[in-house]
Amino acid sequence: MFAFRLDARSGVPTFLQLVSQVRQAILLGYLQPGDQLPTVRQVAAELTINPNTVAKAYRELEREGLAAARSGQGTFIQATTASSVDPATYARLRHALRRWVHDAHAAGLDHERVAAVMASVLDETAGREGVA
Amino acid sequence: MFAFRLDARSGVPTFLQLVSQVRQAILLGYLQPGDQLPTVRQVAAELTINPNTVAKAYRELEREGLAAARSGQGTFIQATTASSVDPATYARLRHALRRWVHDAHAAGLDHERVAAVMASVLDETAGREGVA
Amino acid sequence: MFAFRLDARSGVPTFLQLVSQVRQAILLGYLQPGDQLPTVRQVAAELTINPNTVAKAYRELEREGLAAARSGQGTFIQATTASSVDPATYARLRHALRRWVHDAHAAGLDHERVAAVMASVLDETAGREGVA
Amino acid sequence: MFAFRLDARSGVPTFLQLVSQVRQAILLGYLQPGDQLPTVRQVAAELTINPNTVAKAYRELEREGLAAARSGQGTFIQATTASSVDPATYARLRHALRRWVHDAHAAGLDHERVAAVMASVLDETAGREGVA
DNA sequence: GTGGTCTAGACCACC
DNA sequence: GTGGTCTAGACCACG
Repeated sequence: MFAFRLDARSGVPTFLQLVSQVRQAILLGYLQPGDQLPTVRQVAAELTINPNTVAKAYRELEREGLAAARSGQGTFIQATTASSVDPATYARLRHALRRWVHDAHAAGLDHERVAAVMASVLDETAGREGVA
Repeated sequence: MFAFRLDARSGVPTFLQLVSQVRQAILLGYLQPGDQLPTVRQVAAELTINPNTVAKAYRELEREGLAAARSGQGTFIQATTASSVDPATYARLRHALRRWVHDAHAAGLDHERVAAVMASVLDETAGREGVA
Repeated sequence: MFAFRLDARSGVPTFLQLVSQVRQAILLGYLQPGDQLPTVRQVAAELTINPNTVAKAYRELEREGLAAARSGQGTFIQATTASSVDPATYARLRHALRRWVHDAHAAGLDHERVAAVMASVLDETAGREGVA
Repeated sequence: MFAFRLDARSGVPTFLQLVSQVRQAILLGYLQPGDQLPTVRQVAAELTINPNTVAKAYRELEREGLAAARSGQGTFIQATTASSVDPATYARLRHALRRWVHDAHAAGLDHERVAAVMASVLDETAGREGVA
């Protein structure tokens, strides 16, 4: 269905990590309008976190208009948030980026350094923190 | 000397943002062993945050062995396992990645989507550190 | 549960006194893995110090891997390299040392001098940790 | 003459460490009335600390009546602070305590644990922190 | 003037 | 209710 992952050491609030992952999956077209998110209880059980925390994340997604809860059925991705980018384009870009990462590793950069370069290039092109 | 930037909306604790930026700058070779970080008071004034918050970030860097405070003098980058990656290599990789970002923008991806693709490709190659 | 005590006159930072006492209790087997430390607020109330000071001590213990905070539950002793010294042995040694202290008092040494002798003998056997 | 040692990691203010060591040496009879302390500059050079810090420690010793500065000559232990405990008694007690430490080591206690037992027994006999 | 400690009190994340 | 973050501001140790 959709798998969440958590990084407890990142210092990022748990519920925000969940929200980000859904938002990102929507942006990349992995989650389509109408797709169902795992239930609060499923997520809570899988990640061994408090259901309230999951509920809070879903509430935030609703607030942003990205998802909608249907009482008694679950939470679903909203129609208004389509990706508008061609999946083939994504595939091409991902492929190219994977090659770049491969290059970087070949040049001796470890995962951390690769992330650092990505973050710094991202920062150049916009005023915001990307890969923190 | 060294410029910090903050993203208040990211939900990432301020002191962690500071820590990440120094860590990243060290990884990329922007900060070398012996370099002085701006003083606690300078950073606090520049970002209009509380000196304690900056101090906390610096303490964390010290804990990680990346920096060392010299009372009355300032805080300095430690001689750690240096970068060991050729600056020219970094330049080449950054250049290539910038071209990729340019491509992605040309294909219609906004900044958020670019970040999302980067994060997801990064996640493929290791189990950690997404765009959170 | 576990009782802290403070010596305001010692010049040792409050949070360090707390840290030392927990560390020492672990070494002596008084605190076992899984034991809960009193909550930040309890300690702060009992010693009439600021909760932040207690939190700082607990964070330091966490940093050393001796304790772990569970948000919303409390702070607990970690399963570390346990004491591995027989309680009976401790009892025997404590008993013998108490006799020595008694002797010293009988010989006219006050508490300060007793502490001074202990500290200097300790210093002989290792280059660190005196009565500072 | 008299050798100071510092433990930078202890968190105890430098000048207090110096004061304690002199106080302790007087208590144990190592420093006798009339004995000269090393000059501020000597100590500062030897420990590579700021002369002001040493001066502050000596000022504190003067304030406590333990030492007195003679302008242009140096700082000397005051007559009023004699030990009143027989050196032979000290020797005997030290010897016994060394045997106890030896025993403890033989029983498997490392230096830290030995210190911990000493500290806890000390604490029993008085309301103050000895070996912190 | 530097970093470090402590207090006081607000607010947040999580159980 | 728990711990965590941040602010504000005082005071100390050190150079």
